Amino acid sequence: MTTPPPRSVPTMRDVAALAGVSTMTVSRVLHDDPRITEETKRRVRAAVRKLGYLRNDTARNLRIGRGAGAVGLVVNNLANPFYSQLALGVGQAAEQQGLTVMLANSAGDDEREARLISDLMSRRVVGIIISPASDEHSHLAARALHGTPVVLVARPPSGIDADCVLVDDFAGTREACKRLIERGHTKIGFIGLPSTVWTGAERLRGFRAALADAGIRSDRRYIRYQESDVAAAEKTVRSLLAVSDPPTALFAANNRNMIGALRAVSRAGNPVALAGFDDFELADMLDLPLIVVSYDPVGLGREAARLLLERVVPGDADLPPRRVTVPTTVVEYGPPTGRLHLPGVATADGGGTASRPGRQASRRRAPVR
Amino acid sequence: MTTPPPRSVPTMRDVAALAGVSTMTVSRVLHDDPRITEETKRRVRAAVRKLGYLRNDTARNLRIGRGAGAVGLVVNNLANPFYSQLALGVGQAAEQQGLTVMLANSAGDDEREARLISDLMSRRVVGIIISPASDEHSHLAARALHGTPVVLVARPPSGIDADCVLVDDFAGTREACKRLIERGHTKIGFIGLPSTVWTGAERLRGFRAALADAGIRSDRRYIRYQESDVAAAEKTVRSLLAVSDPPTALFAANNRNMIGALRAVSRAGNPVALAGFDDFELADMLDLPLIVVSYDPVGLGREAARLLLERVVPGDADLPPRRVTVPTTVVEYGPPTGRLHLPGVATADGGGTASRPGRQASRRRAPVR
DNA sequence: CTGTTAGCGCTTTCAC
DNA sequence: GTGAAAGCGCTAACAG
Repeated sequence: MTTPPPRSVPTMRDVAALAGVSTMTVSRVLHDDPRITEETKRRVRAAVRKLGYLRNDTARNLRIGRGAGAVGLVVNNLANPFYSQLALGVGQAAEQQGLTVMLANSAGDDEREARLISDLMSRRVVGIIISPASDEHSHLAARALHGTPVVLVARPPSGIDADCVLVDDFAGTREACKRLIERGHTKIGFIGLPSTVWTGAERLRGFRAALADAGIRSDRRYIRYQESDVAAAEKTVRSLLAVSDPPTALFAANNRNMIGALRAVSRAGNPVALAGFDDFELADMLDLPLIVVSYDPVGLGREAARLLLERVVPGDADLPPRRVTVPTTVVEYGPPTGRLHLPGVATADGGGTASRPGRQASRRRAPVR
Repeated sequence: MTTPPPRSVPTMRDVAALAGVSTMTVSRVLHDDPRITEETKRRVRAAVRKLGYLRNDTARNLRIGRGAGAVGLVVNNLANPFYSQLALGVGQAAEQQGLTVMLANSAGDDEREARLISDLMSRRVVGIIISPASDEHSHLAARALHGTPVVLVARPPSGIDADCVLVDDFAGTREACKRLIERGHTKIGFIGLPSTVWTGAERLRGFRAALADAGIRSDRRYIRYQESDVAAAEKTVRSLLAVSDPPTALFAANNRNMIGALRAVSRAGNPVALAGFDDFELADMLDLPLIVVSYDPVGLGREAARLLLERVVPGDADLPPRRVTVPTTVVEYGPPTGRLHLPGVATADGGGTASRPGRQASRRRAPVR
């Protein structure tokens, strides 16, 4: 009502002065030190309330050597729901330890990533969770980071020691491709990730394994590597479908590629069956047969944070590097009423359709996001 | 090769000692002070490199009074793509000023929000960007925040002075609903947001305006208020469609409600036309007629950051509160080939279909995300 | 029970 | 050109 708008934040000294005590007493009251008189506590608390005092955690953390009391999170592409889900999980776990999340988007650029890491280090984050843009991890070595713990997400460390949380890329892809093959496909295209990305390599390996399992020879012409970007993926898929004797089915190595493939296939009016890594919202509403490799990105984030925090919170520092792999499930979506607008081989090949038990059952799984 | 793994981050003193100078000289070299000899600079820089020294910005910021050198971003629901896009925009703008983003998810909970704000204040962020969970904004008053600037996203300040960036909720909704009416609908349901949210109120107002413009009396039974959550929205829509004489069209007040409505409508096999706020990925692939109110969430985030940074960076502190409204576009999606699997009134009502010029043209707008 | 001193890592100010 | 002293806001350690 009467107090003028404050231009600067009050400090402990202001509180101490108002309460007529020393800053140390204020500090003790804030920590609820039992040795302080109730009467003193009351006076101090009144002063705190009056001034709207809030402890300066920046100063506090400096003093107690906790750095910024934040964990750094570096993601490739925040526009990809996978990463926002991941951030959600990391945030949940960090909050429980009273840590904030400093979020940075590398946009998949190696140099940018290095700059961001260095920035986070300057800010003295207690640890870093990162989905590295490439397999060049030397800037993440304990040496480079002065022992600040790092957890890699979705890629194993290459040439360095670090914890990581992985998705079972290989098994998931293999199983999904197996299902395509069971539906009668032998000519399957693969819209992969850049070959430098481990995830991409693993998913390609799973794809090849599925083909090999079925005795199908893989065809080079059907394999494309692709930055993860919807528009680019669409273009790539269009060109892939334009080869002579084109594939009858496609496996998209991630989220973004899958959406691009969807657009390309739908636009072409081509009866191509689709499978891909990463479940996505509305997959069940697309009214076309679809196989996705699903997992829980929020859980992945929580898990990453857990690994990190185990090294930060008590003192359990030098544990050996750990590797956690989260499982995947293959989910098959299909048209609600069996009408196939983009008839996949499910109808074209006859036969196999009846013997797919999981299909209707799994059509409407609880969406992860 | 030989150096043992460092357990603690080197300080300026370590560098000074190694270079045989004072910390002051190190500091000057880092700032590239012209008065320092080239020779000294060389020695210091060598020491910096050797130790892998990185300035402690926490300490630096404390000294120079820049708080944490971070902007706080509080969102309602990071799982909603709108907010991750927003975060992307904020991050882009913040980075240009050498600031990081501290991200926090309020989950739409007022109390949580208050705690998060207080936490960010403790960490001395230079400013806060927030999409408040409700219209209770007293905890965001300049008084409560000791003058730390705040920018509200998607809601105008209520009872406080603050900058805000808004979406043109009213005009967008009105136009979208107008299109539904032009397609022959008179019984239109509204899946709104909780009435305490300004956005919700505005969109409802737009809805009512569109009805009034067309001389349609609005029917209470058709209006629902709804926390923004896909599963809950689906349930709500189901119950809405179960009333006697149910609506033939629905307007969903946001992203989440729209997805829920999609599921409910599709499951019911009901020929209900859909419109809603927020464009979303795959809207054009759903193979059903759809009207969405579209805008650019990344731009919204950039704009919010711009407003905030104008108060932070130079000293342009006490500007008057500003209000920026970003425009919306109405986009109509429809089945690529005109096959309607969930025939909306577009076919059911005959008539209006031919006179919809923008339709094919706008079907495949550049997706915002 | 409460206060004083010192110092976290840096920079500002004033000396030399 | 470089250094010494003081202090940003807080707390650990020792007094009393």
